Amino acid sequence: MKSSPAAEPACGAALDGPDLRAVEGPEADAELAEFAKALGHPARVRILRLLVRKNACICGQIVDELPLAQSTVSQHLKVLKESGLIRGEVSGPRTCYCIEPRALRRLKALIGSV
Amino acid sequence: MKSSPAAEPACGAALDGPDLRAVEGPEADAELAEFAKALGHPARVRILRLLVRKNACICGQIVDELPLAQSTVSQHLKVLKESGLIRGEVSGPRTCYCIEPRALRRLKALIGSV
DNA sequence: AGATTTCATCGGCGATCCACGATAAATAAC
DNA sequence: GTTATTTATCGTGGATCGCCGATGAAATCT
Repeated sequence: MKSSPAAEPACGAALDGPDLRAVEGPEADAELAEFAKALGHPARVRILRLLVRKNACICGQIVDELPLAQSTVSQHLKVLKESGLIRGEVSGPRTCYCIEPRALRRLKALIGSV
Repeated sequence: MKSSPAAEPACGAALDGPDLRAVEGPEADAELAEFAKALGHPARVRILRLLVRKNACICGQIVDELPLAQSTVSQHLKVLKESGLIRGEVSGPRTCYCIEPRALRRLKALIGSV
């Protein structure tokens, strides 16, 4: 499989160099708290995992996977988007969501630092 | 330094083998969400870092480090304790808090799995 | 144009969070 | 026994969350 870094182009993940920001200090604490709050609900953890596995996902598919109303799922998606962990791209009447690999790596670095 | 696994006995961290629980699935999602919610506030991130650095800490010392009322800090400590990430041990009129390494490792494993 | 599909947003309800001061409980010190 | 110290808990107010149905906005289909 060569485990290619990105099987598909997904939505439009930005190209990325190494992360320069500090991993501790008040800034980093607030950043980590922000990420953590976004992950502080099982549905959002689930969504994030879905997006990691499938690389990209139409909103409707996500709604189908969760036992929640469409509006509720949309709210959760908004929270994740505002945290920077995912990105949403409108394409026609649909919206395609995908993870933001840079943010996810940043989260892991922050967690790794505590 | 030999980098001993535990420089001090700290509060009373339980001895621990490898973690057997699954790292994904509904169970794990709820577990991760629980941890994340506990870390979803800068003050709690700060407290966790304090405890990691100092290995153990009296409540009063933590209060001194934060720009919050004593009662508020006590609430945050309670949240962290209920999440399992830290442990508190009463010793005389004081309470000594320390991290629960097993839970912290578990959190890192869960984050690493997404 | 009109109808349909897809998603975001609004409004509302109950629950939870965050902050604080005040008070209680437990131990230590005198 | 009294007083001080240290921490937990209570009560409260304002903010935010989580959920839903209903509505709105935008593109597609017929």
